[in-house]
Amino acid sequence: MSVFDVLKERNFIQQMTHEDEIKELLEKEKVTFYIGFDPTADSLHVGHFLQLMVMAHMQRAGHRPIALIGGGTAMVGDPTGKTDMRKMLTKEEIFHNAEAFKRQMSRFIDFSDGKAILANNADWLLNLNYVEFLRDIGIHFSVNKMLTAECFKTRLERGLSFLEFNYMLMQAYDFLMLNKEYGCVLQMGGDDQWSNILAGVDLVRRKEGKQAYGMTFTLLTTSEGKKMGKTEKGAIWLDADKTPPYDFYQYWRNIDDSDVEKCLSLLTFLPMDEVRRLGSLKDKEINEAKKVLAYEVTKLVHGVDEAEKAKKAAEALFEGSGDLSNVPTSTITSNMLGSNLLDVLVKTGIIPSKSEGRRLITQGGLYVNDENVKDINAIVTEDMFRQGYMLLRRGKKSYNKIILQ
RNA sequence: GGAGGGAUACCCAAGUGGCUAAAGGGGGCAGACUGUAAAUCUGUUGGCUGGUGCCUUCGAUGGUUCGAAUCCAUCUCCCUCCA
Repeated sequence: MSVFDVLKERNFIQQMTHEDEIKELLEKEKVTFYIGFDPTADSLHVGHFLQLMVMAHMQRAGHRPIALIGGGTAMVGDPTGKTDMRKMLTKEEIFHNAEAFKRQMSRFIDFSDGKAILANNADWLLNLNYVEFLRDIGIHFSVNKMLTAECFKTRLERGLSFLEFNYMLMQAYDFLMLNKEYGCVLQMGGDDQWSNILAGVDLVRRKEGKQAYGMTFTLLTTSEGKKMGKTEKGAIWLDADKTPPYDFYQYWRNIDDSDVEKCLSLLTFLPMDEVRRLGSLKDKEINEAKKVLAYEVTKLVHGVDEAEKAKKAAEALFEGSGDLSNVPTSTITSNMLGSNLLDVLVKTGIIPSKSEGRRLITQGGLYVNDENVKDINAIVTEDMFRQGYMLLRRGKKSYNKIILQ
């Protein structure tokens, strides 16, 4: 089974420039392809993870990925899918983010022995000469045509700066450079990148007279069409400091029933037979599938050890298996005994303010060692700590362990 | 460059001198129901305070007033039309 069929079966593929040629190419040759990542934050997130999965599938099949870090394009900012221009990042921020991206990517892609290439478009974009670029590249772009691109449509209503308008040219230029430098013939990306990818394919054809290809894959959205991987607290990050593995695991454990099969297919390497079996489970049974999903994705992103810990913690808290050693933990010192419980919780960052804590207690949502706290003025006492810790619960499923030191 | 319109809490949006910590909706949080799901229903949603109350907040700064999100001045940003 070729990687083309794998991607197809797992429902990655959304659009392609030349379906038959791409299929044949991927079956017969070792293809150098690229996916771009703009370093607009200091960690990759779940959306990027989907792209990394594609890269991994492709690499397993013997193709050569180029992970292109958009150190240059991030200076401009991709207007796609945004209703407003986002705040401009400084060179320093972008550089710092790019370094973080590099570190994280090497966990998913094997960059050894030239099996994959890590490039940064800052290397060629930052030193471009304006007039030369216009004459050389700009000549091939029709503004009329660009304006019809879906990615600019919404922005034409709200306002689009000339800066951002140029993003498409830069991304097209990237493809051209990678084609010349590494023989890269295929650009992949999220479906929102379709028009940018087409621009690159066109440019390679015009400048080099060579055929290039583009493919987009499914955006990771929930069944309600919202971007997946976002919570009220912000994005789900791949960085363990920004999203602890326990929280990461819980995110997937609590995914909608209707999204389970999709996620298993896109975000794990489980065989499709198994994916389909798990996805077809009904009612309570589907919780088994969610556990598998949470474990597998956490394993890929944070490693086996962290996945095991997150799983054990979940079992302890929700299934009473007793081993609480991996539950998210805060520490207090014994001089805090006798303090107001809410003060302690604010201090440890478990609740954001005392008002919110009071509200929580008033509404019956706070538990110490599974006992409902009814008194707003509850005091922290030593007998709350059994075997050195207290188990705190907010609402149904948010747990913290507090250790007395 | 000229004319006009706008900026309100996490988001959308009402409010044009005191009754406004600020309607309504969305989102969030909590409760009920459940399967750590969804849908539904109920409550809640600036901070401090046991409660009374106090403090900060309606783009920014300064002013008028007993009293300002609301009136005035200056500034910043956004939008529309004309050039």
